Amino acid sequence: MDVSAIINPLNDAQRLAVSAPQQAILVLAGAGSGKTRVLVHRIAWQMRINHIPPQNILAVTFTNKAAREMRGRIEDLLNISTRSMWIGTFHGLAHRLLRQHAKQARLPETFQVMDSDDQSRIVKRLVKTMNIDDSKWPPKQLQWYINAQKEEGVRARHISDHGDPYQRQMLAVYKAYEELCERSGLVDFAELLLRAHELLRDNRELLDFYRERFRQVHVDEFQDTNSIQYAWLRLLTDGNNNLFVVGDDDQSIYGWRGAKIENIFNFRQHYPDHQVVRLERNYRSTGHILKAANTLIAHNDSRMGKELWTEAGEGEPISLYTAFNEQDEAYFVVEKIRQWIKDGGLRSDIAILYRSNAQSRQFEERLMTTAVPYRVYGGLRFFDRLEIKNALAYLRLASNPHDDASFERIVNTPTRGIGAKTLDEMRGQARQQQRSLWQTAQGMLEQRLLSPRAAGALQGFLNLIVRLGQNCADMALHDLIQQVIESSGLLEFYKNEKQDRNEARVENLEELVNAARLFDFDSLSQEDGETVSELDIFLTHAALEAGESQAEPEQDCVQLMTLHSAKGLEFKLVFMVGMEDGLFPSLQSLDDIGRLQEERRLCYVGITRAMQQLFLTHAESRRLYGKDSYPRPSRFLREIPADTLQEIRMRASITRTPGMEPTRQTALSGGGRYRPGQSVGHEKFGEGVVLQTEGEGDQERVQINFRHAGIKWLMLAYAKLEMLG
DNA sequence: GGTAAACACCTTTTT
DNA sequence: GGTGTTTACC
Repeated sequence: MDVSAIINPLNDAQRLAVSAPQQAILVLAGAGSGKTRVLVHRIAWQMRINHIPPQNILAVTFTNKAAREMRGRIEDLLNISTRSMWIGTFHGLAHRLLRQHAKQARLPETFQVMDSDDQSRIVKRLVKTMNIDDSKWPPKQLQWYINAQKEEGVRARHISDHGDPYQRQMLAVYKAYEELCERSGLVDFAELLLRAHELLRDNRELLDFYRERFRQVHVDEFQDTNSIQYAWLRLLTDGNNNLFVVGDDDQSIYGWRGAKIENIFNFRQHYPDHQVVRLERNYRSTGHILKAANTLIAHNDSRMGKELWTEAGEGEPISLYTAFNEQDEAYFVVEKIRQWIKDGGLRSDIAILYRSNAQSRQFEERLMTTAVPYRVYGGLRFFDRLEIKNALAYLRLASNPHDDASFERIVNTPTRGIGAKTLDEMRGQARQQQRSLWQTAQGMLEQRLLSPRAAGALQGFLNLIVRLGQNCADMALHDLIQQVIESSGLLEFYKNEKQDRNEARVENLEELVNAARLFDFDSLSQEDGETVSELDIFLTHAALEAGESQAEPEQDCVQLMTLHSAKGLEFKLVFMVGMEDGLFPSLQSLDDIGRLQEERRLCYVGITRAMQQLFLTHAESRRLYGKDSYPRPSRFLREIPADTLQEIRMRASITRTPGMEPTRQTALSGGGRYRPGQSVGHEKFGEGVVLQTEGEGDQERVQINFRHAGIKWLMLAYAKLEMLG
């Protein structure tokens, strides 16, 4: 293969980035500008032109999906195997390093990765056993605190409480948490990154080895890196200038979970010889959509600066619909969807995007009643399901009995007579003696500290785990799992409980056996013939990649998801719904300029998902948390230029005050509609105040409290009402 | 030890 | 209003 195959499919800016000399490169890639393409072609360039062998290439992404896609595209482009290339998520690669150098990382060989659910259980338990007032120190907050510290690279021993009792308590929990994880051989997500950083930092030889090895480092979605991830990258590339990062400061929407948009700015100081390449040509959207996005995002300050353009032409204007309430909003959206389908469009080209998951409901209902197939993204993924986590906990305990998180989870699941009292006793002792629950349980049995009934139950449980542990080595994994769900009583338990959701649980457990049978160990095993068992590989996979949320995604259906999960995707027809202050931007962001700017970036992400048509909708009244609210239209709507927008009139006759043309401004501020509190006049009943409204179109009715005539319901279409005040 | 009533809460989410 | 969690009671 020659250079042309790598270079020809690229535009000038992309070419500049791909063929840039060996130095630190920052590619500012706008939405839809061919970001992944540049990354893939850069790697191809390095291999073909600079003759860098695959094992010297590192590529880091944030999601497993992105990593898979990149691997696939490199293989397609170069027609080679990428097995020896390190392509993965920050967490996945960190995990790989830690497995290979467990000893130097001061980790047990059999350490297991725990997810945030396990983590929160541990923190909750610590709060209990340490007798901490959970109203002052909510476990959630403690968990957040621990993760935030780790993401900044800070260990408990580095922190001083400055005599502040609140700090001191948080610190005490952090310390106790660290000790417990150490003792249980458990590593949380943030710990993976922190350990991997410390591993390289504290082992000069290892660091030199990997610096030598990763002659080219590539990073996707650089704007989403947090402090420890960036520190790790710097460690690997310091002095080598072999860092190629791609990102978009305007699409940084994960600040709330530690992503540091500053990294993109700091990059320029840290790598003085760097080169910046901007990808501004957009291949996705029409001119109107891009103009809206550009104008909106220009309201943010401290940007790197970037303006998307296209040769695709202006296209359809963006449509703005003011709905009466949330049902009307759903009704409108689904009508437009049906029209699209009737015109021969694909359902899978349509996305409904919302700020928060709770908003999906009314759209689901409407889609359901009109029999339009849809798929909601988000929610529980396969390995996150309760029954799956329970089954996995048995396996984890069998692999490592000191895993306290798993012990807690299943010691009495299904119930086998080991109650809260016995457990409290065990927790207290375990903490006192700095031993695992497993050891404590054994000790208590030996010393006959328990009632005969509890002792019998506990002994039975321990025996079960030991038996499973013995089978780990010489049983095929799927047989082992089959044995687990049977002999633990889990399968029996879910089969007997006659609830509809349990049927699915039984199915999921069977699916777990199947997943183990089909699991491809070869693709995930360590390159240097590590001693990691199949079981441990499978368990890590379950923690690091929780799997899809729904089984059969490849159907032609409408896509429903949050704006966050829409990042990186594109759809011909996009609805951004609930464009109201307090919803989007969210209530919590309204009074904080930094958060508001992140919301604006989120809006930018949403707009730029649309290829052909974009609908923005907001409702004048919305039931929120059981109460009626009358939100103002989102401030973002005012930041979109009017000449890209087209207002869609409401379906039925709306009584408007004579002479008041419904301009964009009045529609945006909700003028023209009757809402509670509005003073009205009626030729027969006189003056009154609107109490509530219901129905839509010519069915719309208004309840009015007339000063003299009392409370009456009036049909808007017939009653000649006049707005006052 | 299991169930039901009371209660608080209420973005966004990947690893 | 709906959900997940704690508490009270059988």
